[in-house]
Amino acid sequence: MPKKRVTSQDVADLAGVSRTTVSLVLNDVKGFKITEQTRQRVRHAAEKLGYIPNATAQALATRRAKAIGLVMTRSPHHIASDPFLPQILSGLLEVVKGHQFRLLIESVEPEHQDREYLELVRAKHIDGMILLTPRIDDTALRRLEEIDTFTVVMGKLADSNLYSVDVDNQLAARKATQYLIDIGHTRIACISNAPASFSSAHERVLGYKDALVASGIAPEDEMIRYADFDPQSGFDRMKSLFTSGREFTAVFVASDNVAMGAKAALREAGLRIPDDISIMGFDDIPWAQYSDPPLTTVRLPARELASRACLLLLDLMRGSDPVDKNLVLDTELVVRKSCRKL
Amino acid sequence: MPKKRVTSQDVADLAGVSRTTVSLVLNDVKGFKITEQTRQRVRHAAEKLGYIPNATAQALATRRAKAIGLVMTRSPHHIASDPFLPQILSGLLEVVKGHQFRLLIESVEPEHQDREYLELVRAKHIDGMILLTPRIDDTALRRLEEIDTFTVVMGKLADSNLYSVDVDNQLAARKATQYLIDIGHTRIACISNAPASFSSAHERVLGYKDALVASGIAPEDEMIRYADFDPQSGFDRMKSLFTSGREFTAVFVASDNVAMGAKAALREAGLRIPDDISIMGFDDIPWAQYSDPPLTTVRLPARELASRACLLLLDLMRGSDPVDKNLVLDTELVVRKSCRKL
DNA sequence: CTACACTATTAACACGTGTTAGTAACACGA
DNA sequence: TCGTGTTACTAACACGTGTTAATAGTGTAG
Repeated sequence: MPKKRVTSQDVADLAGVSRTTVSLVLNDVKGFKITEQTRQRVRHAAEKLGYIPNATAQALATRRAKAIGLVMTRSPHHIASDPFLPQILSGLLEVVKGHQFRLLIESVEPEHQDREYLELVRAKHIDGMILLTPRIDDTALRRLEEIDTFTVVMGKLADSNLYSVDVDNQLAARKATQYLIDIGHTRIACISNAPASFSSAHERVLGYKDALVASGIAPEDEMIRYADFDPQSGFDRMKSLFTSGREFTAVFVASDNVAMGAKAALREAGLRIPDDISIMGFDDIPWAQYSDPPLTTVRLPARELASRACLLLLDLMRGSDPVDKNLVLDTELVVRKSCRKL
Repeated sequence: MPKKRVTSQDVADLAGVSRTTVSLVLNDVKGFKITEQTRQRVRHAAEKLGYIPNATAQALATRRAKAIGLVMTRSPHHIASDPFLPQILSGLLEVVKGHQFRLLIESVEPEHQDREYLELVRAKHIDGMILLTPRIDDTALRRLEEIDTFTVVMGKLADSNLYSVDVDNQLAARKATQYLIDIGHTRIACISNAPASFSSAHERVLGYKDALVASGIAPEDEMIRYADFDPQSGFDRMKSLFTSGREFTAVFVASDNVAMGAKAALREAGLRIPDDISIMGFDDIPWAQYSDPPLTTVRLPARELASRACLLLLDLMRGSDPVDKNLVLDTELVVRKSCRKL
């Protein structure tokens, strides 16, 4: 019942040549003279037997797995509610498939980071890795720089010389906040996307403050909250803003996902968007435009971010030395209906 | 600079034993008597050298990759907008990690299915696979039954004897529709989640019809539309329902994601939810409860579906023969605010 | 002293491929 | 005849592990 495994030896036997020749022909190795006739024979034999090379053996022999890993340093809960994952995966898959690579997904628990990074790489199941939204304080990450492994970070890591692909979070947040100011708002609250230890959260708040300061408005820490990725935390932080006693006519929520929860809190408080309060999002997740009202937000090119990271990684592994270690993609303000002119 | 690779031979040398002994000790192979003393020596040596076995070589020797594949037969576009992917991944990762397996993501283009399935399996990069929402007419899938590979389908495949994990889509849709009837609706439209060739879409429409018939209401094909997974298609189908000239007081949308678009269309038409039209969703994606109004829907246990599929697959590979080939998980009606009592 | 069992360990092979060094076969000019 | 290339291959090793059959070493009964 279990079909006999077809090896290159079988192909060689059928074609009446050596196993070496089979390898040379099928891999189209240059620098070897092989008759067109025998080439045909080998290809025919391979076709007839339905020969599919054993990828594991190839990996062992060539010392490259032809696979890259997407490594996430998050809890299962956060993975489950990450609205970007599908886009990122889509971007990665497309590139990876085009280059005949495989994609491995790995999540490392914050506790075991030290060991897990090493195992992943040294076990040689992957040739390189793409690191997703690492924490600023990720010490284990530092060690990666000492390891001879190709790594591209999605999201920037301060003081690191790893390759990275990211948007300019600070500038994007600044532009978003500036827009609110431009249409007349001066009392603007802020809910960031994640705890301040995450670089993206930190930078977005900085951009928010930049815009305020540039217009002569003094930022107040009491009007800033740090959410925790998911809608529920947005709901909670918004209520927390209410109870702070501060007045505001607009709120910049540095994550559409978090904004979903924030909006629910506004609704619960009987406030209307944008009539009573304007809300500015960040990310432009697929549901933002179908929200009620359609959410004004900053488009984060998630898919392209992923595919560019992947291309960069492949370049790196191919031996080339890309000029810009830190690739920065553009964001775009997407004006919809959730912000009102004052 | 590139650190010398540490092999089991190095460990053996340092410990003063043979490579075989190293393997026996580190893998804790039973049936061999080895002094506790040498065990210690080997473990110490391994620790000191930071020995991490080469997974590829292990895979080749043991003939199992210790990896499973998540295989999706979808276009990149549909992957990017799939709201379940994060939950599924989360469920899979949790189980996979617990069993020291790796997770490989693969998407196969509908055109090349025949060959790709085979390559995936025969190349032996994975020991088994989980198939996501296959199409009813997927002929290549049929061949999998002939191959000696462990496969678990998420979503049911008619007339197949592959193992599967799914919910009872028909029953769930019936209960959802029944709820609408129970609160007084009789003119109920339906927008399914996907083209009819997808089993889940087909079954959900059947359930919808079941409920109508059971209450003496004649289903009309003019009140049924088939969407295409994403919000945009929901938007389009809802407008299509308007132009059909049929009147309805409620609509059952067999996908929350599609419902997002449908709601936008209702809004554009100046209809209020649930005052003018009640809307029932399906899936309970994370954003459903933060929608305005919070969406009444049917909870699909996506994460559990994934983890159960994974557990089933692991059982299968371990050689056990599970009693129920087709596991069916329960759904639950989640009543929120998008449906009004007539 | 011999035969035998038992213990702790290892030599040797297998897994399926890529790749380098080498070799027969043949032609060709001197 | 001999040396020199050239062509078209192939034998043999490497990759790093798991696993089986065998082997020294040691006590024990006959």
